[in-house]
Amino acid sequence: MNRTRELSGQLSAATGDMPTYQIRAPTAALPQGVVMAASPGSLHSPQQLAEEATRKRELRLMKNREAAKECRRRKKEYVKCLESRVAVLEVQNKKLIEELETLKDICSPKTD
DNA sequence: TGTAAACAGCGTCACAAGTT
DNA sequence: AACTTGTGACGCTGTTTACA
Repeated sequence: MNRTRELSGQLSAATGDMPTYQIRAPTAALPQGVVMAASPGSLHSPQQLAEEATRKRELRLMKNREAAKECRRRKKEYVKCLESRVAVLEVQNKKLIEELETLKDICSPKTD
């Protein structure tokens, strides 16, 4: 995959082009004039919207943290599994080679 | 014993694919 | 179309190892 990732996600925090879940600053620190994504109907004040966005972001980060842990756990397990399969196949291969050598010995015509 | 290099684990971001 | 999930990539930090 070709990912042209910015040096760091954090760097773009001030550019205003981030999805809501990436808003970095807590509510109180939001720069003046920053408006959350299209307000859904005017049910909430800007303050409430900011709090909601922060809450969503934190939830998302928490879930993703757990997802990443689980993903790594599964990957490790998978690699372990592959490694033990390799070990089994190596033993099997060794045995087959030995068996082949034995059979060759038996079948080959003897000189003297 | 200090230290640089290698390694492992973690949190986060970006993105594709799947779901609602 | 918006939301969710899984995962590769990146950067950071702490630990281990080899070496002067």
